[in-house]
Order: sequence, then C-alpha cells, then structure tokens
Amino acid sequence: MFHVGGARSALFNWVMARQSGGALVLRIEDTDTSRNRPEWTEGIIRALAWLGMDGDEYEGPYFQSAGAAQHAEALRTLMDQGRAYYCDCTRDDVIARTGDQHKGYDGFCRDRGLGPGPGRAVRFRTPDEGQTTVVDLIRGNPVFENAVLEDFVVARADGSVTFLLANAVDDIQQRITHVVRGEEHLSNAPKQQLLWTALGAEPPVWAHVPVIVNEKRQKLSKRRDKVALEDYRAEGYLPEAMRNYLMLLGWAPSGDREIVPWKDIEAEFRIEDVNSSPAFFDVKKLRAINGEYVRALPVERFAAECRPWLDPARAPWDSYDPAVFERLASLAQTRVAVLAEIVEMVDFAFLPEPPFDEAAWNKGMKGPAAELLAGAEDAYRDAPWTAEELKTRLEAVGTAHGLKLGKAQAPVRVAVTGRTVGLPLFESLEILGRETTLARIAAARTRLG
RNA sequence: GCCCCCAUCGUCUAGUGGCCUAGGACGUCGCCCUUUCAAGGCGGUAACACGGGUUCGAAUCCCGUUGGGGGCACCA
Repeated sequence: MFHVGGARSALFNWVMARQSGGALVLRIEDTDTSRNRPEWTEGIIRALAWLGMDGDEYEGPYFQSAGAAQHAEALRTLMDQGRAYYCDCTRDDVIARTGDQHKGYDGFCRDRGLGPGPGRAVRFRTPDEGQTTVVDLIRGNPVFENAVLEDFVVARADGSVTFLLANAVDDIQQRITHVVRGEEHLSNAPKQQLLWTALGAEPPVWAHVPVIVNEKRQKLSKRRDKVALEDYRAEGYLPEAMRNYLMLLGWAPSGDREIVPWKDIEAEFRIEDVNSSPAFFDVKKLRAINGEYVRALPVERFAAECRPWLDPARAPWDSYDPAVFERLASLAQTRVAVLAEIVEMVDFAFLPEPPFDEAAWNKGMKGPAAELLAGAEDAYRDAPWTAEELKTRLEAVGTAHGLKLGKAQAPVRVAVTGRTVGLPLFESLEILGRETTLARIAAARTRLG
C-alpha cells in the first residue's frame, strides 16, 4: 500500500533531485523487524515506477536494517560521550509517575548510572537548555526549546536502534542534504538534529510538507480514507493525471494553468512555494483532471489503456471482440473520466443479453413504448444498416406518435443496451448489427407483454 | 495537558503593501448545442476568520483572539 501523501512527498523529492542534479535515495526504513514485510518494498517500487520513477531515477533501495553495525557504532559513540544512558523504565512506569499518557519521558533513569542488561533501553540525553532551530524550506524556521524535548529512546532493549538514530546515522553516511517529508515528522526534526550534531555532523535542510486531509480536515488515514495509490490505479486513474493532481496540492504552476506537462512542472516547481497549510484530497477534482488526460489521449492509446478493464478475466463477459471495441472507443472517450467506467459503457456489445436494470426498464418503457418498439422493429428489418438511416427511420416512427427523437429513442435504447443513458444510440446499433438489434427489440416486446 | 504548525470562494489555489469593485480551476446553478449521457461553448454563484495596530494606503507586515491541524511509543 502506497499512501497518496507518500506519493506526493516522493514526487517533490524527485523533482528537487532532478532540478539540483542531486541524487534521490530510496531507503527502506525497516529497523522494526517485528512489523516489516519484504513484499512491501516491491509494492513501493512498483508504485514509484507507475508514477514515472524508474529504478534509474533514484539510488537504492537501501535497507536500513543492513546498517546495523554502523548504528551500533553510533550508539557507542553517544554512550562514550555521555549523551545516552540506559533506562529500565517501562511505559507503564512512566505513566504511573507522571500520571499522564502524553507527557513523555520524565528522565527518571538519567543519572542512575545503569549498565546494560535485559529490559534496558538506551535514551538520548537531550540538553536542558538552549534551543534547536530547524531550517525548514516550507515553514520558516521553527524553534524548539531543548528543555521540552524528552529523552527519547535510541536503542531498544534488544539492542536494535530506533528510527530516529538509524535515520541520523544513515543520512549522515549517505550525505543527505535535504529531507523532504510529511509534516507529521516535524516534531522529530529537532531530535534528529540533536543526534546529527552529537554525531559531529552539520544538520540538513528540511522541508515538512503539510499533510493531506479528508473532508473532515483530518490527516488521511488508511483506516477511514481511500489513500492507496494502487486503488486509484485499479480504478483507472492515469499516472500522468495522478501526479499532476498531487503536485497541485499545495502548489500551483505559473499562470492560470493546472493541467501542466510534467516537464513544465519539473522546470517550475519550487519547494519554497509549497503552501504550509493542509490540503484536502478532492477526488472530484482528481476525477476531472483525469478526464482531461483521458480525452487528450489519441484514440488508439485510449483503447489500449482500456484493455485491462475489458479483458474477460476481469470484465463481466466471457469473450470480447477488440475490433468491435475499437469502433466504440471514440464514442466512449469523452464519456469516460476514469477508465473503469468503460465497462458499463460498452457492456451491451459484449454481453449475450443486455444488462437488466429494473429502474432503467421502468423509465424507458413508459408511454407508447410497445408501439415504438414495434415500429422500430418493422422499420429496421430491411433498413440499410447505417447509423444515419437508423436514425431517420426511428425519427419517422416517433413522428407518427407525435414524439421527438429524444423520447422515441428511449425504449429502443433500453431494449438494446439495457440502460437509459449511454453511447450515441444509432452508432451503437450500427456496430451491434441488425441481427442482435432486432433480437433484443423482439425480446423486449415479449417482456412488455 | 505540553510542544509545533496553519488560516483567501464549498474545495485546490493566484496574490509577496497600491495593478484587487480579489484572478483561475474543480464543484454547483442556468442557457446554448443535442438521439440519451457526456464532451464543448456562454453566463451566474461564491472567499480575504475576528479584533487591534503599523502605513498616505493592507488579503498582503506586527500583536492578540477564535477556529483547525500535526506530534508527544522500546512505530516509522
């Protein structure tokens, strides 16, 4: 599962790396062995590739767990400097003492001089005074009082180091100059910076990207919101549209433009211009933008992009004819905003029977539907099978009943396609062919009684 | 509770002291086109959270208020 927020951060990182000629490094932060799956990495790589980031666009992936030796060494350095100490407090101990779940560590073991042992973690001794200023390209330079920074854990009781330390060590070693990540990490920045300094390095420049929120203005969460890039991909959002939209969240290209070629984005983007307030993930807008991209596709490309959704393995029909779809594609292109929608747009042509929908049937078969269908059947039996002719003949049938084409076509549409709305009717009939069309009209007449 | 952040139409944004009776896009509404539905065209709707300053002048700068958000794990 690749979170859309992560995707946006990745995009920002990517663009910045390309602009500066620097390298983008992909690091899998797997220091917590208890919650890690190798296949997740594959998913991340696949998602990045879908967005346009092939393996040659970044260095790595590096696995953080592979650096355990250096992490351990850094830990020793901190111990030797007296910047870290052993602690045997459990979380419950701390809460019992402070009476507050969210108060952070109280420094109980700071000067107990504990040695290593089972159940003992290592905490970093944060300075009692002074301030830590985080140089952040997006939110100015937030200042943190060192005194309010708790003594955080840098190594677990089992000896493994935590994310904070591992990151600092790896960042220093990989000579990271810019850290661009979600705002939820902002409060980690001063801690990590303290670590960088303690390890003798000059801290990087940060950019904490505002979170993406839902309609209730809360950070998008896997639990309650649709956040997986893969889900959008499966619905038929185009990667070009997705990355264009993601870049629009918190940033805007020059001029009154929104649909912008990627090369322009790459040329114009500046992390300093990213808004510092949270942005709502508006699927309606995403959809609109996707529609623009879909319509801009050459029709052959459009047809090719639709293929996965039409494949009998996935579609509700057993077999389908690519030649038929090719003829329908141009009719469907302006009517599809998200590729998955192609299925119900053209299913009438591949299903043995038109799909039946009670509401559609009732709506389409109102009034003189029976007479209209009878008239159409007669008119079509020997008609030259062209859309033009089919239209003219049904028009005449309608006129005989005092109806305009808009009304007269309704029963035929429902009889043949099963729906009240859809592709242009006469063109569809032409492609469907006389035999099927007539058979469906006859079937509908029977059903009508 | 503590730390940090944020605040322009419903939404994403433009705007960096006069060009702003605040622009664009999505949404929404209406009209046109029309074989349904889209697409397309035209038009409407709708915002500087509030209160104080600073200034000749403030959406833009400062302070406060209110409101929202993020974080406070031996997760990352």
